[in-house]
Amino acid sequence: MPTRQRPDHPGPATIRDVATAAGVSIATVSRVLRGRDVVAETTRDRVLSAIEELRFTPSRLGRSLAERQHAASGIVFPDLSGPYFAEVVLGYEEVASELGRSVLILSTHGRRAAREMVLDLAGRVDGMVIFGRTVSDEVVEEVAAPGLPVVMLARPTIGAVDSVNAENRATATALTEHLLADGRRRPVLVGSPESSPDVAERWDGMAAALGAAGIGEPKRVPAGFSVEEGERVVGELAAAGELGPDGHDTLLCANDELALGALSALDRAGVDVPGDVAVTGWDDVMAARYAGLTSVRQPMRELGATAARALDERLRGDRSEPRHEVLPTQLVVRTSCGRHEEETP
Amino acid sequence: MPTRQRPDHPGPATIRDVATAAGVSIATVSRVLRGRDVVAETTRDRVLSAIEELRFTPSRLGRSLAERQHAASGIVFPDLSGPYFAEVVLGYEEVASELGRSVLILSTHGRRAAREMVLDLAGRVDGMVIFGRTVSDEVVEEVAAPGLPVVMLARPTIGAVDSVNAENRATATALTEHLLADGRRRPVLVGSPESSPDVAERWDGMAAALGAAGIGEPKRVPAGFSVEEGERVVGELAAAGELGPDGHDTLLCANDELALGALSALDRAGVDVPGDVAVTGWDDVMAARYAGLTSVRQPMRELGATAARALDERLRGDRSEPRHEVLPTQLVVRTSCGRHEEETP
DNA sequence: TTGAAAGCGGTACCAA
DNA sequence: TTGGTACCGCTTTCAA
Repeated sequence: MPTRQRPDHPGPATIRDVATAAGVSIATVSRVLRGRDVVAETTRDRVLSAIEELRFTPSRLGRSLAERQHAASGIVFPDLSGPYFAEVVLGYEEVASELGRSVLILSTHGRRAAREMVLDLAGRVDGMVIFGRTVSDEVVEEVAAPGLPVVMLARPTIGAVDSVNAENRATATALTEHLLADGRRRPVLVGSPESSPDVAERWDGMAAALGAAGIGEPKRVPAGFSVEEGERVVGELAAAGELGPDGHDTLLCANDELALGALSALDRAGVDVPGDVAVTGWDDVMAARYAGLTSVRQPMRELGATAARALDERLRGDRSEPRHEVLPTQLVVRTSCGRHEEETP
Repeated sequence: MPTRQRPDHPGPATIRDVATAAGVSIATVSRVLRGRDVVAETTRDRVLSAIEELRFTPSRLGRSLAERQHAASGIVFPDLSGPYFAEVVLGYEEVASELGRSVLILSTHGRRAAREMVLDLAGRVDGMVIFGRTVSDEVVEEVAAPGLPVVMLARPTIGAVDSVNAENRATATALTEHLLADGRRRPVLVGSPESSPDVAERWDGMAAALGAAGIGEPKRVPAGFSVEEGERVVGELAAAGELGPDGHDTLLCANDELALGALSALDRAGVDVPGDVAVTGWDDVMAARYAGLTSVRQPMRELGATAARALDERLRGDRSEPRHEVLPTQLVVRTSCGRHEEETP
């Protein structure tokens, strides 16, 4: 077999180089590449060895442009920090890549350029998953308008797009009832419902239980989602003497990190947990277990995986009606809200 | 102004639709799009309003193909699970997106198709970061050979590619010396050095300290990186009566999750920590703090951010010599290895 | 079974 | 200042 020529142009070998080397047309090379059409055995072999010799890999760009599809999908979230987003993204990546799609991630970091970033992403994927607290409804519709399949995550749906959520209300009610049964009567809600649809639903569920128990509108303290935020706002509450025997006896935090920060602040302020104050979080991250924090377990990986499957169905046209999935969550009671059945770490 | 015609073809508007609508050539549209060349004010306005009216967004694919660049980069890791990878990826995404590049993530999940997946990724990006324990050296070279910039993360470099690592040896030695100073003499290394270059370096550093103290080759117990693995292998050690007063007195674990699992197993087996056995981890994940686990803090975000910057330098041709960065780590002593200065969570 | 050629949606060079 | 047009690398008719 004669030695193939190297391409006489810079950069990696192209389909034309292979065609020349194998003495066939690019159409034929494309055929053996795709494997769909029939190609004569001997021709195929010649092409194959030319491919091997030139170390040819078809250009994704060329292919995608011709096929009019990226074979990729994206996921947009506000921030990857904390176990919650990381786990959801992992669950998403795992399924998406199994389904043959590359995954692009985009964290908006609360930047104002979020719209532009999401629009740019839209030009690189066949569909995308968007977390609730990243961009406005208008942007979601702008993205979905040209027919790009979109799945909302942790966000009640918008228009006809799919959505995947974890159950919030009912479990929040159950959590609150548990605290009420324990004699807690003066709760504070720590977190900002307007910052996240999930949190808003949790607050609703909690408020429902409190209302049913004849407890009026509880105090609400706005806060971000970090340990530092928890330390800060609860530190301030403690300093103001609003916690303990003379004040509030329960801290219902919007997520675990906030609750963990609350725990630190309380410890520093000398407030006994759960004696003086009960603390609850949400998400059941790994640290919650070791901190003895009562929380609510979300199926984080499964949330991402479910979104990936929903998107896939749309992408392959298996389904045209919007679907709204709600995954179950589970109350996990630990020592931070009283001495109940303890769970060994 | 006359009403523009909608494109007479399916799908989003193209540059040709805009050209037709504005009554100019596609070259002119491209000019106003790029903003580089000079275009007459009036012409520009006409083009701009045509763009607006048709809701035209230039195709990334078309542009990338013509420009011969993706404006995207990728990061490959074995698994996103656990805070370590998540944080590194976040740090990477933050910087990469700031530098104007989209980011694709690829988790190999230890799948055997890792090579193909990485090669596919290579066709979608301008450069990529690869974690040490994902693909073989051959694959790395195969990817880098066509001139694709590659940065290795948590892996001594291969050939002329850049690398970014966290300091392992020295801190591992310091950690071990701390334990020795505390009277610990019968250590076990929990984890598999062959599974990760990081772990191999840690073991080296530990072995160095042990050797200097006249302690021979320590026992080694292979294990993965999960809490479950830690529970399993340490549970077996305990069941075999190899831990405590009659056996080993120190568990040097390859990462925090392993150590956390070890803690559970010891608790279950009734072995006192740190009384009978000291336990150390690595990474200093959030849970370590609450579990009172002695660990070593790695600058996870910074690891990813540094890799992103190194890749960027290569991508813009700012630098041609390989660079090898080693980021500092820090020993964090907590109660799991003795009652020293405690850190309040 | 194979080849020629027309796209896919842009960029950029060369003329006008 | 603008237009014509040759690519970029691949897929896919349509003919031969």
